[in-house]
Amino acid sequence: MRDVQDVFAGFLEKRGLSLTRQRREILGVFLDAKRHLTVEGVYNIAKKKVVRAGYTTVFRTMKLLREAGIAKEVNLGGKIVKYERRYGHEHHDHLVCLECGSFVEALDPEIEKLQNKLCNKFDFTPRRHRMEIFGTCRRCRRRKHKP
Amino acid sequence: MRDVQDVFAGFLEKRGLSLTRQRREILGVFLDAKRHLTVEGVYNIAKKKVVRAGYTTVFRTMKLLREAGIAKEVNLGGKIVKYERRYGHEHHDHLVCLECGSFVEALDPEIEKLQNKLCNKFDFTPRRHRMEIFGTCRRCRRRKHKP
DNA sequence: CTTTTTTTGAATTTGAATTTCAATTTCAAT
DNA sequence: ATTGAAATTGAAATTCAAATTCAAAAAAAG
Ligand SMILES: [Mn+2]
Ligand SMILES: [Mn+2]
Ligand SMILES: [Zn+2]
Ligand SMILES: [Zn+2]
Repeated sequence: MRDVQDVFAGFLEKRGLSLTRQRREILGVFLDAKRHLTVEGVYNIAKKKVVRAGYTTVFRTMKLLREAGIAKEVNLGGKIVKYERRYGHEHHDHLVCLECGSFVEALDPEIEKLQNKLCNKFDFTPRRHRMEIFGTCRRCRRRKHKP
Repeated sequence: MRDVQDVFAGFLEKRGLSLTRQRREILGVFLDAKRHLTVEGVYNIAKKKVVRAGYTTVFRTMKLLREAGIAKEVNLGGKIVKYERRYGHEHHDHLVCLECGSFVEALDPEIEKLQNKLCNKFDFTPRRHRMEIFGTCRRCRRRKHKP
């Protein structure tokens, strides 16, 4: 995606930072990956690239991507931080399988509406939210019932 | 609350563990505290008590309380784990203020219903969920507009 | 080219969570 | 009361991802 690179370049410029080769490649790795990635995960892919990047640089770049609105921290259960795309990937919630760790991304406009209504009731101004449902996915349920 | 003590005693018995003075006092500290507490927070209160308890014992007891269904881990933003009462404190979601860190506990039965509906759509069996809305509380909004 | 500033990444530090293990306590059997 | 096995405790050690440090390398400015 061309314009994500542009967004990052713009962000860096505004901050007086430069778009180095490492930063460009780390963004590339992150965008190419489909699933949610840990810093370590990004690092493992990045170190095989033409321009290798150290763990620290990946760590710092993920932070920049977060600040630029390109990446988003997610925390599906465990304590390790994962990142997912944010730019060009609308807000959504997660249904996380407790058996296999897989997850589905879902969005229910009705729920989102009611969330705002709930905030009104408490005179609360919402900025962002997080909703995760933990349970058993279809495949795991089947695996249990007819093995 | 008498019956929480009983629940804990029952749980410990089932596990072949005994209700020691430390465990009883740690539970007492936890129940007396209104707000969500970290292990460190429980420890700080506990160490002033008649029967002092070490950090490790508090840590392990909080784990037992969790397994007994008396305590529940919550994670409102930051990375440190907090515990809140679970027994006699029905499921609820949180509206967390990003300015002052305060929060409101709320429950919307409509949302809960739609969550189940959403799960049906994905053939997903829900077990538990977590929903947190981050934003600005009434007081903080006022503080900003007319200081 | 020379100087200044930024960036990088190996190494170190941090901090909460968790484990280890020797000392202590509990408790049932002599 | 005495013994001893089993459970409990808690100070200390360990773990491990997150965050920081700092000297070398690279880039930008002059
Ligand atoms: Mn996602
Ligand atoms: Mn709560
Ligand atoms: Zn599954
Ligand atoms: Zn507030």
